[in-house]
Amino acid sequence: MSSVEVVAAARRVRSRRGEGDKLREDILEAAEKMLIATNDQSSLSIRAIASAVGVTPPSIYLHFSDRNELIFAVCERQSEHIEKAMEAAAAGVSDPWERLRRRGRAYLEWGLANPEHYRILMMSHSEATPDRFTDERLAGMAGLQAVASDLIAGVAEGRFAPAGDTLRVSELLWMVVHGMVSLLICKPGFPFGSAEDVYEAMFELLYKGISARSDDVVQGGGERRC
Amino acid sequence: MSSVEVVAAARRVRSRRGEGDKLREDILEAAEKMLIATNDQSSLSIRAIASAVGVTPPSIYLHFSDRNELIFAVCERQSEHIEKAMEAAAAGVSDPWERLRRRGRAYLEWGLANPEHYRILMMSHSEATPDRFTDERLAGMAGLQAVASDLIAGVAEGRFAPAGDTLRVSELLWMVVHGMVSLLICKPGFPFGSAEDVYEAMFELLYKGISARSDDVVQGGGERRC
DNA sequence: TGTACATCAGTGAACGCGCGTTCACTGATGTAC
DNA sequence: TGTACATCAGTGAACGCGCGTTCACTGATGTAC
Repeated sequence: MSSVEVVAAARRVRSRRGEGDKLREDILEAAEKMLIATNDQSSLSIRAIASAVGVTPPSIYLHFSDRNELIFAVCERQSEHIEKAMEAAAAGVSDPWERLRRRGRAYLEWGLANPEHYRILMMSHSEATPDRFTDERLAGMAGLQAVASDLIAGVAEGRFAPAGDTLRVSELLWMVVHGMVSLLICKPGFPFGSAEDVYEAMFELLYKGISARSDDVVQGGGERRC
Repeated sequence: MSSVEVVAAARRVRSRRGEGDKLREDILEAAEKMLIATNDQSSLSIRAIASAVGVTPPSIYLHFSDRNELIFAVCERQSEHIEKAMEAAAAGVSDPWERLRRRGRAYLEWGLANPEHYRILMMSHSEATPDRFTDERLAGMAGLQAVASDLIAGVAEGRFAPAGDTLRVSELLWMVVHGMVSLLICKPGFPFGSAEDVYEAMFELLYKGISARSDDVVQGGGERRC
């Protein structure tokens, strides 16, 4: 599928006694690089990873119970980055809408920068995801709680008038941003325009959707009320 | 991955002379059923399909150049259904918002009813999609033109005030609905609530987003204007 | 009406491949006495 | 200080598997003469 070559490393020097866990790190790092280089998780075979690390296939099993565990461990690492990136993006900003915008942007940028990780975490068959990827975990990655509290803050300031429970609304926002990221990843040739433009247009739409009162917009007739 | 058993058919009776194309149909139909039953495209091997049809593997190649062609042919068939379903949903309805709503609902329902088709068409690696799946094709599946003309109609009636080009906005709406469908498919265990509820809430959000004027909602301060 | 023949709709057997995983092993190294 | 030994961090070789795909073939059937 991918034509990217991943070169075999020279034989790795054996870790010193007591430092066996170094291999685990090396494996994760090599797999991480391969995932980004090939953009295709099917190229991440046990053999290919072992070869990239400079080690034989069975040694992988010293640290991971099977291939699936390994692949999700790679993504797990990255998934911590997104949570931190979103927090960093919102840090120091008090305006709730701006906080939401920045978090959304961080999510988008992370997804586009790590498309194959994003695929594995968000688009793979659910049976494949290990048990430790709980709903809470997923909610954390999507930043649902943080978004919900910004929504609450915005409501308190009288700026937002979301219909329904704020946690529900933050799930909707997740879906929206996920829709952007995933179509941009999966249909890279489609003329959507730049991610930047799409993002701006989407957030303008969302802003109106979140802040307009229902009675601002009811039944037609081109005339403005008031 | 999937534990669904697909039983081997009895040996198929050979088509009569001149009716070789019947096999093509039988293959597509069997593959279609398997895709729905197993919900996993990896279970669609040439051998498994041949066995389900009651024929030997090489006969598949009488009608399809390779596995990928076959799989996309299966999805291609279904993809025509979604376009028709969306048209049917909007037929006879004149209110542009209601038309949009119904089309969105048809898209959602089709995606949830055919999750693996949806995956293949919308979430697979773009290199895997055959050339004949053009951008126009994709736009047709998403109903972009139809959505855009409803948007235009709504603007003419003074009910919608979308920011920017209507075709761009219809792309945004596609992304939004795609986000719903794909997360519901890929995270079936996540407590989003019913697809029905999610859909209603999302469309309420969208309605406000599309119909509110930008100056309805500007800068904070809890007070309503007017 | 009879027969040779081309064609059509497949079959049977095999190819080579890369994969995940297992199992018995090895050799360096730290530690206890 | 010397040495036996347990342990650690791996290795080497092989397992069996299912896969996509190819190739030479077969046997029924329609058609031309």
